Order: sequence, then structure tokens, then C-alpha cells
Amino acid sequence: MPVAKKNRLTQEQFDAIARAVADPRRFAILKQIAAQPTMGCGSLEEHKTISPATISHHIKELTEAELVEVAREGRCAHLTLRRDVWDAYLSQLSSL
Amino acid sequence: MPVAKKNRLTQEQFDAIARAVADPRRFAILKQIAAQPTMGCGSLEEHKTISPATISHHIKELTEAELVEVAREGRCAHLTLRRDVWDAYLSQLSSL
DNA sequence: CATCCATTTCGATGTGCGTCGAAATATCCG
DNA sequence: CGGATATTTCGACGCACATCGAAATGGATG
Repeated sequence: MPVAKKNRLTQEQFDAIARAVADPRRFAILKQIAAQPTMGCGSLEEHKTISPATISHHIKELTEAELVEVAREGRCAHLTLRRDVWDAYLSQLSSL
Repeated sequence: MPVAKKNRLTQEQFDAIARAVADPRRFAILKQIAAQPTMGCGSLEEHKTISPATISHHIKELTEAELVEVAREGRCAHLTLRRDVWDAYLSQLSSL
């Protein structure tokens, strides 16, 4: 169950997301995760551009910001965007 | 007439805005500018916290991201948020 | 012009973080 | 088990940038 309602972000989480989005490459990764229903292992575009270590780092940042969720299934890692968190971020942003 | 329609952001501008928003203090400044209709000289909260040099720097960043507009009137600097740009940013974000 | 105040510029400093290579760890398959 | 492939961790490096103090600029006013 992916569930989990999220209506308000802590200041800390808000900052984490803002930081996560600020890096173009990380944002590109996030976009791909959002596009795919569930993102399989090494199917990220960035695999051709960036080193595995860096990708892993970015994904870690994204998960720690609670923007994406990781589900390991064998050697595949399924990545899914947490829409609720993303929406919360947008909503908080738009109330500038 | 403050005018100026802005429907689409260049990648460069998008990144600049994302970066600008990523810094908590700078975002706080932006919020105050957004709140006040026109923000007078040294009426920023941050004047008690941050050095003038730093404030000036942040405002420069914000203007270079075209997020705020500066109008000098004597020794006062009027700061206004460019809603069109901000909305464009939000819109672009939400289409993840 | 001289003084005052607000803002900017400049230069220096410290730090956060994106990046990588290499080693460690994990997972699968034969 | 042993080899192959995928991901993570670790350590180091370099750069971008937030921050400041001090000096410079600019505009108002006496």
C-alpha cells in the first residue's frame, strides 16, 4: 500500500525538496521517475552521462527528501514519485 | 503599468529560479517582497539578521532570475515580485 | 561642498555539495 | 561456491556560493 496522505511539510522537508530540485540533473532524474509509472533499475537516461555513484547519491537525496519511494525487488529498484509530497510542496510554494 | 507577460521560462531562467528558491534566507526575502505591495528600502526583516552586503547579494540574485523588479526612487528601492514569472515557474514545476 | 544614510562592490573566507574512482556489498545464475 | 552485474559506501577533490567587513558609490539635504 503506497498510501500516506501528506498535507503539510515541515520546514526541514520543504528546504530539502527545494535543494533537491535546485540541481538540474537531480530534477531531470525526478522527472523521469515521475514519468514512468514505476521506474526500473538502470533505466535512467543519466546512466549514459553520470557515474553510478552519483546517480545513487541523487536518488538518496530524493528519498531522504521523501520525494520518491524505493522498493527493492531482486536487483531491480522500483522508484516512484510521492505525488502527495510533491503536491504539498507545490501548494506551499504557490502560497508564497 | 508593470506589464510583461511571461508564459514560458528558458531552461536557464528555470534553473536560476530553482537555485534562488533553494536558499532559505533568500526565499524568506522573496516572501516578504511578495507580501508587501511594494517593498521599501530597508524594511526587510533580515536587516536585523544579515549584513547589508548579503542582502544586496540576494536581491541581485532574485532580480537576475527576473523574479523581482527594482525601481529606484531616490534612496529608496522599491521591490516587487513578478507574479507572471513566479506563476510560470509554478506551472512548469507542476507539469513535472 | 560636506555630511549622512542606504546600497553596492570587492576581496577573502568557509562550507556545502556534486562528482568521481575504487572498494564494499548485494543479487542473481550456473 | 564462484563469477557476473548492479548498487551503495567511502574518501577525496574541486567548484559554486553564502557570508562578511571594509571600501566605494549614489542620492538627499544642509
